[in-house]
Amino acid sequence: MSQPEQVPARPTIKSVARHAQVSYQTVSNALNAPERLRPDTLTRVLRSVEELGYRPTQAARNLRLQTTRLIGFRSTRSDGQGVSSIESRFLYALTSAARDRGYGVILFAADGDEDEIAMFEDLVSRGAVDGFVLSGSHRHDPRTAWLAEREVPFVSFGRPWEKTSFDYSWLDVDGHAGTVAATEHLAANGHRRIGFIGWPEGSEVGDDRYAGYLAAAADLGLPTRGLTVRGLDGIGAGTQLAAGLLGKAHPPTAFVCVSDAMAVGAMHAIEHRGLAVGRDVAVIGFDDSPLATVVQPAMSSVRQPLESIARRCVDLLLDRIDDPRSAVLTSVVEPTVIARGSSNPTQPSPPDGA
Amino acid sequence: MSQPEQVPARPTIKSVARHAQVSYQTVSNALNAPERLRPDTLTRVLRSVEELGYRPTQAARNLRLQTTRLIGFRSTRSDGQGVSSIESRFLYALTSAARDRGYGVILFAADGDEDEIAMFEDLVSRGAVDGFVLSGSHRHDPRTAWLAEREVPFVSFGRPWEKTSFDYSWLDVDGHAGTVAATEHLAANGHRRIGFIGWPEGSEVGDDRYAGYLAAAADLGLPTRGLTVRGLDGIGAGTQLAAGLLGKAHPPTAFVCVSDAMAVGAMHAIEHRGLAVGRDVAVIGFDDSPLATVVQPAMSSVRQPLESIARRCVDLLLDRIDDPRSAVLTSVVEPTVIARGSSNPTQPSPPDGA
DNA sequence: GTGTTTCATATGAACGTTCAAATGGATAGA
DNA sequence: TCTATCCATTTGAACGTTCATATGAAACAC
Repeated sequence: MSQPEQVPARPTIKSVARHAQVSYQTVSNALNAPERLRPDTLTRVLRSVEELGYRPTQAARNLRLQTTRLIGFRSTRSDGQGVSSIESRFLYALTSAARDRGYGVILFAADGDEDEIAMFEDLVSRGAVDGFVLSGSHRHDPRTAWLAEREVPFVSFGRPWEKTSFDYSWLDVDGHAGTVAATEHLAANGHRRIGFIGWPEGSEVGDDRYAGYLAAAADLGLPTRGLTVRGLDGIGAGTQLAAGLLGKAHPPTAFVCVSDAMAVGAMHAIEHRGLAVGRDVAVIGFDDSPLATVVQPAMSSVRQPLESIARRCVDLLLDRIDDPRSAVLTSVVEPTVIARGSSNPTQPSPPDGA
Repeated sequence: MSQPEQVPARPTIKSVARHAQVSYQTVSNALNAPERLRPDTLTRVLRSVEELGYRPTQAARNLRLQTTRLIGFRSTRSDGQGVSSIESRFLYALTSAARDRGYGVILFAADGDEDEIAMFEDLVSRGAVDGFVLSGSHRHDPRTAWLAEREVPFVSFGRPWEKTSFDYSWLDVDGHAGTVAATEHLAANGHRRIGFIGWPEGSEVGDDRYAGYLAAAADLGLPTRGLTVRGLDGIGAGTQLAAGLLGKAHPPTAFVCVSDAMAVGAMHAIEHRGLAVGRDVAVIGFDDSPLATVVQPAMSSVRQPLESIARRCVDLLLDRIDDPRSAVLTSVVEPTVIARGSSNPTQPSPPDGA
């Protein structure tokens, strides 16, 4: 009654061979070593490939080549924690970059380090991935040791925060340079009293960004005494911390903030005092999350070049996959200031006044 | 000089067989059809499996079984658009759900529909995935037709917004029911004049949510005239729209908002008038994005049950993969109100007053 | 015209599985 | 004791590739 085959079966290398009147190994050569074929047979085979829409079956290549062309990456439960959204952007960039090199990204869900290692174990033992891109490095991170010990290729987006007995490739954003650039940006717009709203001491990333602010201020001869406050991340916290500074005798005229959420909070505090964000008091956030463009005026922020980081992560990882003895490379890339209304003295003018 | 092999090669079914003194096919049987083995050989084989840490190589299974146990999902460039972050949560849930059924999620980057279809083409022709989970359905969506035509298994998270000549399985969140619940929640807390802050007419999702508000208000006998405003998404827009309503002669005492960004904006407007969010004017957002918990007071929101949606997406997709003739199922799931400070008359009390 | 080289193409084998079918030893029935 | 039945295990084959090697025809030198 019903047709047995509506959709034609996917062509194999043999059906192409039959179509082109050659042996199937010749088709393989046409694709993998075209210089071996006589030009006329090459075009004939290639036309058959085209005509039948043939693409080598992934599973068969994988088996033969002992590779998967797949990169593992952890999907985090970002449940309510922060408005990072950095992950989403990085993931897109990573996937694009991998694809450009002929690789795919396979995602796995993991809750903590142990959970993630269990996933490593699973994927590696099944030979389901060629390597991993790690993110969210932190102190006492057991993941790198586990992978290094088993000689599983990996690259970390996020520097090691402590000495390890082994080396591995990593990339990171220079948070220090980011707050330096942010502070310089505000100073270039004429601000002398620049405040800092940060996270409590103890977080690797937060301390790094704080240090950058301090260094830039010292370099520029700007005061920092009584101009820095720190607290847990959040819009509400940012409002309170900024309000505290604004209520002082000599309030800052600009804020460098450790995160976009803090910066949005600072913007509220400024508006709450009847001041205009950008004109009266400048604000700059960090991460350039979607938050930055959803507020009014749009918020300046320090943007991590996730696209190029992702690309370099893939490059480094593939180097290691191709040759496990390849050199270990590490690099710190500088984020850039994205200037928007929240740090412009006047809305329409460009942000490069002296 | 250097050791030839630091890490032992991954065990294959044959090395297990040698270790357990059986043929390698018996090892396969032990794993896939244990009832065929005599109990003592079964335990012996299983112990060898355990001891060597053997796991069947994915590529070999894939080739033999003509399957990949991989689900394709598009990674979107959420660049600066909105604070959705829904995607991130869904992705985690999808990955978990897939894994529980023995599947992995492979990500691909695509910018628009055509780009995504090109990725379908690529992945399908290489036999790299067993099926797809779609998201972000919209009017004139060419993706479903493409997949349906080629009989590629797929499920859509997001209903079809127009009639199609073919059927497919989909799941969606009932935005209508969400705003109904939000409105009822506010009414239950004693509010009679409930405003609505929405998106401009024309967006499928926005109109659906607006209709829910209207229906609930009508049902409860509440006024809506002069209480609804609409504008493009954003915190700033929310502030302006809410300020407009609050400035009226008979302002609303509560806001149902089409998104969390709008709701955060409304909270600002309320505070700006010197009123207390929650006590004086209640606010409820939609999506329960990270934004909701990053503000002060924490914001009530309508939460999409992404975890169960992801699970059901996987279930439906695997049904179709297992049997392409399996029934087409569609279902609309109801989101739930997450009550927090922004809609509580008094901070510490539970949100169930009359 | 025979022997050697060269190049294009074909043959054989392997990657690690799973499934269908064959084998062989034990048990039961005559 | 011989054949039939059963069950545990083994044998054979296949999934679709790619790589190493063998073949054979044409081209060249002698």
